[in-house]
Amino acid sequence: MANAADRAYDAIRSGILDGTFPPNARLKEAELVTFCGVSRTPVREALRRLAAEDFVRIQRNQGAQVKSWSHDDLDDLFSLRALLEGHAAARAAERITAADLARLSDAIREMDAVLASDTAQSRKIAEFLRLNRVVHETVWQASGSDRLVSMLGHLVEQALMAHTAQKFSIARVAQSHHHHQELLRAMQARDAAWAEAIMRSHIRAARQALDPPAGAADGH
Amino acid sequence: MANAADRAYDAIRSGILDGTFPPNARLKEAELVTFCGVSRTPVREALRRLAAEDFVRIQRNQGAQVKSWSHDDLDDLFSLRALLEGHAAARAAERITAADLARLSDAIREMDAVLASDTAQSRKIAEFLRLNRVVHETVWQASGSDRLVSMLGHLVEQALMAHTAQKFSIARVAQSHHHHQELLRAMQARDAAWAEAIMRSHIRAARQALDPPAGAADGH
DNA sequence: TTCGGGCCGTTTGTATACATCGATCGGTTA
DNA sequence: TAACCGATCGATGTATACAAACGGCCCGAA
Repeated sequence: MANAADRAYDAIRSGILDGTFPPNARLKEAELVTFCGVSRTPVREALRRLAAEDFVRIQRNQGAQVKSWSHDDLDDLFSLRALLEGHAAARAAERITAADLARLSDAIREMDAVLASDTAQSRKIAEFLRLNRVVHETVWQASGSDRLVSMLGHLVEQALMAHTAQKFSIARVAQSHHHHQELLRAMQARDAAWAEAIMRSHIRAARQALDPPAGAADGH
Repeated sequence: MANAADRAYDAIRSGILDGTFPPNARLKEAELVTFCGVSRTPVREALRRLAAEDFVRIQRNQGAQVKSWSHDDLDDLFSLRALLEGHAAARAAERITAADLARLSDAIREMDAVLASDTAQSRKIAEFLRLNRVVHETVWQASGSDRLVSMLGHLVEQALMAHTAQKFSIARVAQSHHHHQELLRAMQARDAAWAEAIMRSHIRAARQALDPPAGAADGH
């Protein structure tokens, strides 16, 4: 994290993810200069990068604005993610190495341990999310397509931004964990179709979990 | 094309596509300043943008370099393109409007006219490529996913860069034309599976056409 | 009262000067 | 002679000053 542009990028990005800059907030360069502690040049560079990654929207001579996400955008995002993650899982099932299989297996066993342990739920969830990322990235890499890795990384970043208010329940985590276990079995069996199907379910379930429960429409 | 940054972007991008800056060429900011006729600030912005779009590679304190493409990169690129274009075609078949269908039909009929006309082959090919873009973009938009549109646009840009030396033969164009015609029939029949299958073939054929013919290994 | 036009403040866009990093080349030493 | 160290140069990274553009406001006229 040596240079100013990267520092500015990280600072602004964190600000967006933690809600300091809510959706639709206008990001003025002068404010970000004091916020990040660097001059306008690296701030501008960071903003352009964030725009390329779809975190903000830049209009000519009108600066940057934090992107907001509609219900349809989320559907769109997760539908593509399901397609690509499914594809990655299928390819991975056909070509995963013993080492990567072991890494998957280890991560999932570690999840077991975390969930069975006697720690606070929030801590459990945080740890689970970290391992979740390991599982997915292992699958992506095992797919053997660098481009797929970068595209999926990109989509997941956006998904992260879209639901700043993480609504992870412990029940949701348990379902997710079962998916991972089944995914591992599919990989061990080198069954591409199975791996793809379970991965798609996994992602679509994640989409579903973002919507409020059916009976809990707000305002009543 | 009002501002300097966009002018720089267009100039450098064209330079890469037309071979002025060959693969692996180092792009020094000072040289680009004279090449584009703007100062370093917009040149740098253009380079970062090109890096985000995978046209160049930037290393810290070492500037930018035009990306080069290996055989495997091309496989990777077209394999993903086949997946996504196929997906877009399937979705489009299910939800395409009458207006878009007419647009597809018109573009294809225009291709007929161009191919049957009495003009130079190079002119025919150029015109065909323009209409080809119209056909594909219509399908993307009809898919109803903005994200898919931007991802595919991105992948096609990269494909364009990867084969600067366009090796389009008239025979290749004819095959491509037949694919388009069949795609239109699949759309008219609203047969998603058919549309997806023909689109995949279409993209994989395009990949194949980039490799030199089997018997024509260079150097002999 | 409402619409149009021009002024002014704020914000972004561009140019340029300065700081810093890395690579190369030459000299010195083991 | 080979290897290492340091100076120097050229390139990128950063800061800042200046230019241009957008938006809001006030004022005047219909």
